[in-house]
Amino acid sequence: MGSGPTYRRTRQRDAVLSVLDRFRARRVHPTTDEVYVNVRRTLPRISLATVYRNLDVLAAQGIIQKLGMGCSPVRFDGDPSDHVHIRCVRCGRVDDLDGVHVTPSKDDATTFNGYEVIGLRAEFVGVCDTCRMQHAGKSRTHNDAHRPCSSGGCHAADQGNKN
Amino acid sequence: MGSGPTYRRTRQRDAVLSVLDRFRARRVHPTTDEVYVNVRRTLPRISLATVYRNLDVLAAQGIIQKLGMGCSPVRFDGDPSDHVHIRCVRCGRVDDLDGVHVTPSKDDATTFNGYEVIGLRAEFVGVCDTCRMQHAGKSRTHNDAHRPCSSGGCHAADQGNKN
DNA sequence: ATCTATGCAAAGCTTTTGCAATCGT
DNA sequence: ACGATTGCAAAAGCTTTGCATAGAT
Repeated sequence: MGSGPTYRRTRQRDAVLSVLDRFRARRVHPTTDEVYVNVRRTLPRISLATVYRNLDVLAAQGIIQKLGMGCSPVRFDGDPSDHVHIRCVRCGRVDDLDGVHVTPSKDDATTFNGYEVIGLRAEFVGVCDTCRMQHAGKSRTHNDAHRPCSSGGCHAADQGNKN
Repeated sequence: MGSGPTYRRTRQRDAVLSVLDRFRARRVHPTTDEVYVNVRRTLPRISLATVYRNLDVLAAQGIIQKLGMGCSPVRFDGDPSDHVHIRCVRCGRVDDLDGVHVTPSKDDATTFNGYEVIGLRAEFVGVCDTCRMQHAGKSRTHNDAHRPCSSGGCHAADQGNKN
């Protein structure tokens, strides 16, 4: 079928990947904007749109991973390998979860309900230590910008306080 | 801790839930806008903001489920029980997956990496029959409005066509 | 030469919010 | 009464797109 475009190597693409690699070393999963801010240090004239485009291209190539599961903003992982993440519902932070494996895996099925299976997206949700430390209750401090999951609980969230 | 507000019963809330129930019977997982359009048939003057607010309230109560995993727009499930979904990366459609269970489950862990675990969000991604039928290649027809997962593959997507 | 990539600005889409009025308990 | 809820309109946030130019192969 469609073989797609022939990707080219550009300074911008290299710079984006390089930033992703640096984040990867710290096991941090940045948002597009965080990547943008960092790339700017090398290429001050790069545009945000270019960062968006390059992150998508790199993800399409399987060189990096787009963590699209949570609510926006999307985050990326420089490590394309199959591993489980956990996301903080308060601040949006994402961490790797070592030693946790989910079954069935994306390879255990090729069709379901008429769907041709591509993969499984799984991540745990919780509250990170940093957020837990800051008054369990109100404040939503250390990263207020990224509202992780609207207001109402996402998915199989809390429940409990029926009334 | 905070016991939260005392929810009240309103015509709008009832109507939203009733629409969700109807979708549930068909095992369809609507977007906020689809709920809005439907509720309008009963309450023509209801506002979109009210629908957003009510869907969140109902999800916070655990009466319905907010499927926040995929990319926007968010979809809802009138069935609050814990079950696995599969989402079409082409059109965004979501279906229930009977008989599939994911382990570990959200109850298998209470802490990870300093996180206090709330739950696990897991869903398969694939291409639905409808989309597969329409030229495997280009068209993105039957529900073009909802761009499911940006352009680049989400998560552990395709891979393969490295170059 | 051809087709991909870039920058910029504008637009798009989903979702949230401020506020005054209204409704539920 | 008290506080939750509603409508409306505006704003916000993230992401995509059109277009002319520059760049890669």
